[in-house]
Amino acid sequence: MFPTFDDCTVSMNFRSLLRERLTAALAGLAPEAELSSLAELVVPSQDPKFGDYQINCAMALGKSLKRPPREVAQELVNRLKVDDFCNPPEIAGPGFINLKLKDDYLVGLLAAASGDERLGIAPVARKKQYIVDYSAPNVAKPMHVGHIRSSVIGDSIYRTLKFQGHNVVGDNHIGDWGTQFGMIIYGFKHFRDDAAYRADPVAELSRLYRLVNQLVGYFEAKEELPKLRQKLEYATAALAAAKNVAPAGDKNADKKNAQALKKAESDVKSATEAVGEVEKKLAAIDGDAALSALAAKHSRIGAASLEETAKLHSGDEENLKLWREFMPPCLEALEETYRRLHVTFDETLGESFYHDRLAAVVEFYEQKGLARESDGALCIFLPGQDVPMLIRKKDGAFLYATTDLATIQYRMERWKPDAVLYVVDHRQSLHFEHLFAAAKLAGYEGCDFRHISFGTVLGKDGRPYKTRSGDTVGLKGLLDEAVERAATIVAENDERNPEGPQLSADERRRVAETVGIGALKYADLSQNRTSDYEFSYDKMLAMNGNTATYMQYAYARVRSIFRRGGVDAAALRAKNVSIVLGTPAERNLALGLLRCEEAIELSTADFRPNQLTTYLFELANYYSTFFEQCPVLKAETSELRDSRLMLCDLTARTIKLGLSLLGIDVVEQM
RNA sequence: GCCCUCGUAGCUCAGUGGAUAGAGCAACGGUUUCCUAAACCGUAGGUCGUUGGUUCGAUUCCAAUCGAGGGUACCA
Repeated sequence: MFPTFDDCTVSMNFRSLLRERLTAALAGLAPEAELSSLAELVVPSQDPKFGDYQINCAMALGKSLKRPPREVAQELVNRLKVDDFCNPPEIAGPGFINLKLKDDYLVGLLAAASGDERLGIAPVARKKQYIVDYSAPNVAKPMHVGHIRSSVIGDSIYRTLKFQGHNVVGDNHIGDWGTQFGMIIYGFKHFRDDAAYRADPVAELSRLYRLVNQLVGYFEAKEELPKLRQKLEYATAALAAAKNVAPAGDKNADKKNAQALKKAESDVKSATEAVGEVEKKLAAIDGDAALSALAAKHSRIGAASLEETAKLHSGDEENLKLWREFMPPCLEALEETYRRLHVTFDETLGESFYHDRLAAVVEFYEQKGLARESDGALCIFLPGQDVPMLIRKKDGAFLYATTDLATIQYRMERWKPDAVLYVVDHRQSLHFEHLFAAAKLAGYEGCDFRHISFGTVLGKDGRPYKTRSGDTVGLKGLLDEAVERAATIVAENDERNPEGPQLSADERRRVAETVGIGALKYADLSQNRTSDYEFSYDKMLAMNGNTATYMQYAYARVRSIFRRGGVDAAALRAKNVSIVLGTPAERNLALGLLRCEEAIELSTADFRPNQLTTYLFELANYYSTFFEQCPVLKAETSELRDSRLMLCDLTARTIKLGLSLLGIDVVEQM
């Protein structure tokens, strides 16, 4: 009943299939060297009236062959063999070739997808070994809003690559060995509240960290303030001078003066802000008698904390014992958040894991002549970089660059990866430029090191997202708030149901958790990762627009049909139903379903999960339209009913699969 | 100073060198005896910061420029 397919045509990746056919058609017509770049010019059509796909290479080819593009297009069409799955191609405009896929071909693919666990999506032909480095919180500090993006984007990339059939190692490179631990140890030795520590060790350690950090910051601020004030003074003087410059009458000179004035103004502004910030830090301690007393007693706290870190690193028994005691509860606290977020790792190899390897790494670079001393520090000078990468401080301590080099060495030895992806915010791009260049110097040219950078989460004011008092927003509170708001919405909607409430209190809670967490993750993933984005609970939980909630709702509506109709999806799939694409709504949905593989491919091509969310949003839109226009349970005939049920089932499974690649769950009812 | 990122509708943001640049919100208008209206359909809204260049074709690539943000030697 379905057309039979040879190996080449059993593919829902229309774009790559069309590329193959186009390449064959181009052979002999275009120069060998240009074949692949010309074949790239197969793209989905933007407007349905131009068909499903279009071939755009006739214009370019016409130019190079010095022939009218429409004539070239006609010749291409004559040579192009696509009649097994496309309607006859049409030539339009200057030489566009428009293609429309045959309905019976789509129907055959849908049937095949329905019988497949992977919905017909083929694993990649060439498997690669990937390492994805993501999340990487500091163990000493509670996770905050800044950790969402790395965790969520990294996890999604991990899941998607894995689904494509690659070998992937997800590694959480936690900060468990740095100066923060020295602060905690110092705090524990001097300020601990034993009862609080017994009751909730993580909360107490976090309090100690914040306290020590505040005191250290206080003394730093005290030292900095005169310098900053002087800077402000200079800036103010420079501004006054710039204002006094008389118009030169010369266009270039005036422009220069105007620029100088602007620069002086912004210098004054930033200096004022810097002074204000430092004064605020000082006032917080000076205005508090208890804190002032502590500060007076611990005036060496900065240096002393560093000493505690150094002692830890050099194997001091007491500090090592404390470190071993602190780690498990801290890791468990992280785990709790990851469980809630559904973020997982294969490895959690933190900074401490590489401690023993640092000296050898430094030695390696030194002996190869790749690193040399400068101002007492050991530096790697890289071509084209005016700032060196420091791998050993003048006091002999190692830096995070050192750890990262050791990490590369370890990963190369253990996994021999084809690519290592670092999901880290864009502010560290210089560090990664250095790191990757240094890795190449060490001989790791074959590996594709990539900084998967992302932008900042902003508040409504366009500044990094903070609480009203200016503190960073804790991740746990963020999750709680999202779930709480979701709970309110779930309850409201359930109460409003004309047939009366459908959900038990327990079900409501579970739905709220899934919807709330999903909303938060999706809001992050649906942004182009490179840009900053404005955080908004209302937007992320909206029922309209590109949100997880909208997708989950589409899914729940499908499941509702099966529930109402008493239809067993598995039995339906086994039934050999013939799908009919009688209306545009049905055909659009069908084509959308079959584009999943393309969307996945697009999202891993440049590691941008938002390509996948865009696809899912389109798919859910097609479904909503279908849902409005095409009655399923009350279809005119039982054949049409089954056909539509098949489309519904495939929609639910595709949405579920797509969301799972984003690390987001679905609910049967909401 | 140098380096990086960004600038698209009133707002928040998508956009793969291709035809008439999209979505959501906000505004305006319509749809419910019908499987979840938490929905759907429609109208209006644009100098893709500016100026050049490359190209058959540029929001997309290159250069300059204006504006915003970030980074820039011993924190991570």
